[in-house]
Amino acid sequence: MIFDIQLAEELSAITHLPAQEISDMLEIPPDRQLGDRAFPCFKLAKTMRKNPQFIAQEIADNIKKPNFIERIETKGAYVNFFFNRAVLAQTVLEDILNKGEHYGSSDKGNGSVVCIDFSAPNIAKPFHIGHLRSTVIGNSLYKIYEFLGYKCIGINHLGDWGTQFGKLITAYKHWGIKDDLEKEPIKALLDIYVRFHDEAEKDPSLEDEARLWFKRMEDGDEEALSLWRWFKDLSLREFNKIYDMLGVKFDYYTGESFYNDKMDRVVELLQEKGLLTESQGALVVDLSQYDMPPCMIKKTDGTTLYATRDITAAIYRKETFDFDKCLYVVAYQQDLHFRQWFKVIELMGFDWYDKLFHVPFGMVSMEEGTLSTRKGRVVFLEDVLQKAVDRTLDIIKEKNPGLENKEDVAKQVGIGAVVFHDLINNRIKDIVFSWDQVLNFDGETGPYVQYAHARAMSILAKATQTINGEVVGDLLTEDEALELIDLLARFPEAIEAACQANEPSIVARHTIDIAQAFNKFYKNHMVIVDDDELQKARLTLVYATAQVIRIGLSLLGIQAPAKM
RNA sequence: GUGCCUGUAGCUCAGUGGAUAGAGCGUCUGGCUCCGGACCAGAAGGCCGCAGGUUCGACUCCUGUCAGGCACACCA
Repeated sequence: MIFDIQLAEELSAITHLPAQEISDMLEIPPDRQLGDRAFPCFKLAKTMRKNPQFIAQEIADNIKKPNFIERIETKGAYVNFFFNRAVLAQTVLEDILNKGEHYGSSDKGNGSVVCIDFSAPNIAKPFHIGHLRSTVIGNSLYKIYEFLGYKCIGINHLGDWGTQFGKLITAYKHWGIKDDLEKEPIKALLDIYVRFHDEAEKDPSLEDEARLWFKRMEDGDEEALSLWRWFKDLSLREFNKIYDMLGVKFDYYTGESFYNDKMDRVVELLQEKGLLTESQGALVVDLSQYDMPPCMIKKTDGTTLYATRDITAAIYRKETFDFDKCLYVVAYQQDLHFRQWFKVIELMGFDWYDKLFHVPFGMVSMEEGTLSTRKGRVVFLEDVLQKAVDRTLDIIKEKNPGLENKEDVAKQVGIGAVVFHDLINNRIKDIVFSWDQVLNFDGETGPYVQYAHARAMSILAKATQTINGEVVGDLLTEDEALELIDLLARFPEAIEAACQANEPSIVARHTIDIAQAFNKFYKNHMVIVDDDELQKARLTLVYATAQVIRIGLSLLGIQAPAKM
C-alpha cells in the first residue's frame, strides 16, 4: 500500500535503516484504538544501545509527519500512527475508481510464461470431488498470475493412456452396450470398469486379456485405438460439461498419450548422460546419494512409466513454451514422485530444474474413508454442483421470488459456493467431505461474499444520486469506513502474496474480510440519505467495494451476480 | 523403519518473531416504522499436542517427543 511505503521511507530517513526492512517491520496493531499502523522499536534497541521506549519517543518527536498521518502516539516500544482518514479515503477510492476492474493488477510478471498443469482427470473415470481441488486451485492460480502480468498456459495433462484402457476394452467387448455408453458415458464406463474388477477376481484370464488389448494399443492396432479414441471422446464430452459449469478453460489438452512418441528420445538422452542403471531388469536413475529411492524410467517389460512421461512433458514444454515457471497442481501424495523427477531433470543438466514447482494440496476423503472409485465410495462432482444449485434455487424462491433468471443466478451462486468452499482454506489441509459444510451458505462462504456484492449493487441501483468519479474523502471517516477502506487498500498485496505462495486462499480470505467489513458499514450507516454530498461519498465507497469484491471473486473463478 | 505434511475454541480454520491469540459453523441472547435478515450485535467456549532451547520477546524459528495423514521402484 502506498502509504505504508511512504511511511517506511520517512522512518528510514530517521532510523537510517533500509526502507524495505522498515516496511517488513511495520505492522497493523491488534486494536484500532492503538493506531492504524505500528512500528516496534525493540530491534533498534540493540544497535542503538538505548531503551526501546526512549527510541520510540524519539522517533515520534522527530519524524517528518506525512500528510496522510493525522497523529502519532507512542505506547511502550511502539510508535503508533493514525491515518488521516479523509486523505486515506480520498487516495484509495480515487485509485480504485481510476483502475476499475484492473485494480490490484500489475505488470510484475512482464509477460514471462507460467505453465500451469492442473485438473488432469483420468479418462473413463468419473470426475469426483477429489478432482475438484486441482481444477479450482489451478484455475485460480491461472487468473492470479495472469492478473499480475504473466502469460499463462493452462495444461490439462489428461490420464488418457495406460492399462486401464485394456481393461475397459476387454469389459466393453464382454458386456458393453453401445446405447448406455452414448447416453451416460461416464457412468456406463464406470459400471463396466467396476464389473471388470469383480469378474477378474473370479476369472484372472481377463487380466491377461486386458494386458493384451493395451499391448495392441501400444502397437498401433486400429481396432484397439478406435475404441480408445471413442472412450476418450465420450469422457471429454462429459468433462467439458463440468468445466463449462465451473467456467474453467485450458489452453492445451495434451494428455499422457501425447507423449507416447516423444519418450524414446528422452530415454536415449538419459542413456547418453550415463544416468540410467539397470536394476532387477528395469531401467532406473539412481538417486541414493540424494536420499531418495530410484526413479524408474522403464519397467522390466520395457514399457514406460509416469515419471518417464513427466520428464518428457517437462522437456517438451520447456522447448515449446520456454516457461519461466511450471506449476504442477497435484495432490501431496505425489510429493516424492515430483522430487524424484525434478532431480532427474537437474542431473540431466537442464538449468531450469528450479523452475519446476509442485503445488501440493490436501486429500479429500469421506467420513467413511478415502475415496475409491472401484469400491464405489465416491461423490460425483456433477451431483455436488447440482445439489448446490438446487438448494440455491430453493433459497432464491423463498427469499427473492421476484428475481428474474433464477436458474442462471442459482448456478452462479451454487457453483460459487462449492468452489469457494474448496479455496477458502490453505490448500495443504485435508478435507473430509461434508454435505452440511458444502451446502452451508452462511458465514465464511461464497454466497456470503456474493450477497454482500448484491447488496452493494442494489444500493447503487436505488440511489438518488449518481457518482461521477469525484471522491469526498472528508465524509468517509467513520470507524467502519476506515476498516473497509484499509482492507480495500491492502487488496493488491493480498493478490501478490497469493501469487508468491501459490495460495488462492489468501485472496479468498481477504475478499471475505472485505465483505464482512462492508456488511458492518452497511449496518451502521445508511447510504441513501437526504444529504446529497454524504450520499455521494458513501455511494463511491459502495461502488469501490463492489468493484473489489468482483475482482476478488473473479480471481477465484467465481461469478458475482448483481441480484440473487 | 525412513522421509514429507498436519496438530490453535465442541467442529472447520486464520494468524510476515511483537501489544490482551482471532474468524466462521454450532449453542444461547438480542436486533428490521430504516438502502436486501444468505445480515448485524452480544455471550459462552483456549496449558496454540507435549517438553526443552534460541531471543528483549515464540502459536510462529531450532531440537526432541507424542498423535494423525501421506509416501517409500515395475499404477498414475
